[in-house]
Amino acid sequence: MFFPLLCQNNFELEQKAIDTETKIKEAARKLFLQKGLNATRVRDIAEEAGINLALLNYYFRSKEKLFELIMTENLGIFFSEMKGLMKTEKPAKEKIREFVSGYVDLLIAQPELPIFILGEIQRNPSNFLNKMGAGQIGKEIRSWKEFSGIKNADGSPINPLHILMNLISLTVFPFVARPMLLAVGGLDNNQFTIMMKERKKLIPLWIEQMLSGYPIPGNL
Amino acid sequence: MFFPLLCQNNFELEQKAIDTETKIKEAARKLFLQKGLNATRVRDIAEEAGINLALLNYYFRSKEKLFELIMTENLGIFFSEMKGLMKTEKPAKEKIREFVSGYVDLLIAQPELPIFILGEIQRNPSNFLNKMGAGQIGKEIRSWKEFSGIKNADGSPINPLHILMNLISLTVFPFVARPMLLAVGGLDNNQFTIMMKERKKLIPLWIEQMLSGYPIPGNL
DNA sequence: GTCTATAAGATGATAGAC
DNA sequence: GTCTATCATCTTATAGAC
Repeated sequence: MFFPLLCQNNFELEQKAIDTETKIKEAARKLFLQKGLNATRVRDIAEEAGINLALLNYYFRSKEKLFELIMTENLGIFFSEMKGLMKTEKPAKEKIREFVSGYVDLLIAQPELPIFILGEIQRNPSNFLNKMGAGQIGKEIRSWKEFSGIKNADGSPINPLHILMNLISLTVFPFVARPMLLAVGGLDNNQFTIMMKERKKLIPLWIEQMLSGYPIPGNL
Repeated sequence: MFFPLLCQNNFELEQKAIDTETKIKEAARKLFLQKGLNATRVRDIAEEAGINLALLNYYFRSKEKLFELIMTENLGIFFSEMKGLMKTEKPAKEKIREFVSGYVDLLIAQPELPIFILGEIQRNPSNFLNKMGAGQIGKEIRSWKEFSGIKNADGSPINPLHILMNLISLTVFPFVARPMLLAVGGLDNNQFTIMMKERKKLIPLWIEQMLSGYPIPGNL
């Protein structure tokens, strides 16, 4: 008899709780990505979320805990594409295409992500190693042997890690340098996005051309 | 009669002043590069420099002024290579070779520089625009017309800015992602440095290959 | 020029009322 | 769950002695 009311009450409370918690997390994510851990004030997060300062500690214990949470989530987002790719059994050419396409879409939506991640790894490498099991990723990546045995243009053997570096560099760096490229390249946001979408087709082409005319392994 | 004594006194004082000022600047540069503006405490700088906290304000008025100074210097270092290159009249092939070689040497010596610069530009783009005259650099870079008119592998025309992006990406990104690559690639510092030196030869080769078989402009 | 001591303000966190 | 008020600490900057 009283249950319906109680249930509704609990439901309402819980809904509110979830909303507030989410609001705080989203506000924190936005500000942390933009300004980093130390430049972000808990007061700014509270204001951005439209809630009271004290609620931040109520839900997340401390600024550091909140940051750790968001950092872990962002690391997951940033590396999920890479990890997913390693596990599949597609031909190299297809893997490259999907890698580039996936990251370009991700980074168009979240252009601030890579520099945040990379900066944080630089500041605190051990934290990254622990959180990500970088060793595990490394093993998977290095087991990506399609490129082993390839040769350079002058016939000398080439470390396959170079090709992997090239793939990531060509895909991710324009976003890391986006504000610089906008200024230096004289582009606006739309033009930049268009160029990045162009690169979905271009980068696989370039990678192939880097290796063209020489013994190409697998089905590349 | 009294001048010699006075002079010596002044000289000694001035020598000390220069030394202390330099010590502070170098300590600040190290810490700012490593941890950024907000995570660096003036106390840490003073300790790192082996001087008293109050001297920092004596010489540089404030932490912000000191940071601005160092930021400007670092921006100059980071872009000098690029600017110098634009002004010379060498053939494109030679320009590319020098660009890569110059940056690899610079970044081996100062691996933390690019992420510091790029992070700071992201946090504060307008500041960068003012300090660097990015418009001016942009004009010079876009006037680098060797690549205009080039075509992509399928015959379609290609924005020459893509090639410039590729050149910078392939050269600079491995340093931006260095801590990640060390972990994921299973490399130590020495191996990483060796690979970067290899890239001095490889990147110009790759760029050339990207464009090979198609109408190559100028003397590339 | 260099130091000690301290002011002035910002910041993260919490107690306690509702 | 949410708010106001407040604490404890840290941080930058400066005054004033040497």
